Amino acid sequence: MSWTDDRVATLTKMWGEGQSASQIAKELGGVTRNAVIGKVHRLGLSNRATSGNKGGAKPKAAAKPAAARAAKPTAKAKPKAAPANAAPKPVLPPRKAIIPAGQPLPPQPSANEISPEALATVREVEKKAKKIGLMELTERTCKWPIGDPATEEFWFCGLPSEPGKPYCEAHVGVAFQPMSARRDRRR
DNA sequence: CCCTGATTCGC
DNA sequence: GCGAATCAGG
Repeated sequence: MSWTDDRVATLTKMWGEGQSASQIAKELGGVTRNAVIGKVHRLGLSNRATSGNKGGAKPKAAAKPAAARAAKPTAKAKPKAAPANAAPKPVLPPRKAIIPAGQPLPPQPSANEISPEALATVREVEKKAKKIGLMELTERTCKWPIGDPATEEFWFCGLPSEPGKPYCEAHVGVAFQPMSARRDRRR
């Protein structure tokens, strides 16, 4: 894959929106997050919006040559990274949350369709939910939606998901109920 | 361990 | 110019 104008445009846009390098890489496909970061730097848009940067930017300490690492990483001499830049994320408010495609998400189950025990467990877990936004979802975060997408009261569980599953343990439990449980619940 | 970006340097 | 390897940190 090469950096076509198109892909660069996507990269620039997403980076500007505060998307992480890995997310951008996934979106683009065919590149790793390293590639994305490398490109970002080459494009010179590494520091995300240096806010309130008045007067003059000072060069800070000149970058250490760090030639010491030439041959062997024997010594751990590290030049200490960079011109720290506190990045104030733009972060767009999750107004109309949109559930990402990919794996089909089961609809928000009505409370009265879940067994009291499971419901209790879920409620408990949801207290500990990380309340992450759409942007924070990854392959390993529970994608269980909590709340009403039409309101501000909406977020995703965000707890560590079970390997290969879209949800955390508790939510997997209510999402994939055995047939028997379903029948028993019937009234 | 999961993730983040930053830097270096052989290609 | 590119990006894997590596580093530093949350």
